[in-house]
Amino acid sequence: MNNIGVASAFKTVVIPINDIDLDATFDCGQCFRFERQNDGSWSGVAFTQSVNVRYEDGLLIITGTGGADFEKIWHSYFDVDRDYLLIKHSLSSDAVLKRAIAYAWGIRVLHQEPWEALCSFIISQNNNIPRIKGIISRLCENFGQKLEDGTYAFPSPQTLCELSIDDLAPLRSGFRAKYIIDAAKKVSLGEVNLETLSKMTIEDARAELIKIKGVGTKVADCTLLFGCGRVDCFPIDVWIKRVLDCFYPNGFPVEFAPFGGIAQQYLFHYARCCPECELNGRE
DNA sequence: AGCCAGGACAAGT
DNA sequence: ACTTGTCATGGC
Repeated sequence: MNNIGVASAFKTVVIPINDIDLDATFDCGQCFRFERQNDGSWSGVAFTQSVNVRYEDGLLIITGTGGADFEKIWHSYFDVDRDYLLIKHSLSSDAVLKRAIAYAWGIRVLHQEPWEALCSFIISQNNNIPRIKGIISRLCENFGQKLEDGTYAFPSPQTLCELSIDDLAPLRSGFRAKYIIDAAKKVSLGEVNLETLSKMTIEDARAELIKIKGVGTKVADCTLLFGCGRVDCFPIDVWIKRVLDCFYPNGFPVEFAPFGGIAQQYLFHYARCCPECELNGRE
């Protein structure tokens, strides 16, 4: 019932945070490695740390096998310093976004590792979310570092660049395997530097990423938004295209550009999952 | 059974 | 600069 014993066995980080919905945040298609547990908590791996996350009484409670920078990583990962209330208030001046936010109010845009985001969204192309999760899971199990609790870290580009396309056959990733290899090679050789992307203009950063085979504007934008903290990036996939065609025939409001990526994520989740959205067919 | 999936690419206008 | 067929695989 209390978790003092557990806390002594596992490192625990407690972060006060307002208006987060873990179900929406982990299940809105921005990350692919967290799984909901029977007790409503979520377990997953990021930054080579396996953690369990739950949210109770305004506190985000993270338990796991973290290192010294445990708090720093997860503080950033959950975008704690951003004032979502302020952003949501601003976005709600638009009628469509107001509806989307009423549904997707608890989403926060996570700060994932750049390489994992890049690789994940290479895999995402012309693919569906359940299968993306499967491929990424097999990628980690086959080539990622095994952690002490039996889970696996996301494999590094240095590891993957040594592999052939045939080596990736167990992933069943189809035509995307050659893209994964090319990305691993270009990143590990420094031909593409993921660390500097967050300081470049969107156009330059996008051009840098597109040097990788299988990376177009959409995958590049998702990498920048989810892996580099560029919330001014607005990835346009099939769902957002439908949203724009249906709700914004005259263009998306330019005043939202500085945090368009956050707006995009509300709209994406709303369009895909909200039964009351006319774009949503099923699920 | 058949359509489609958080697209990119090459080849063709 | 735009449009179209193709690419593996499997979820629904």
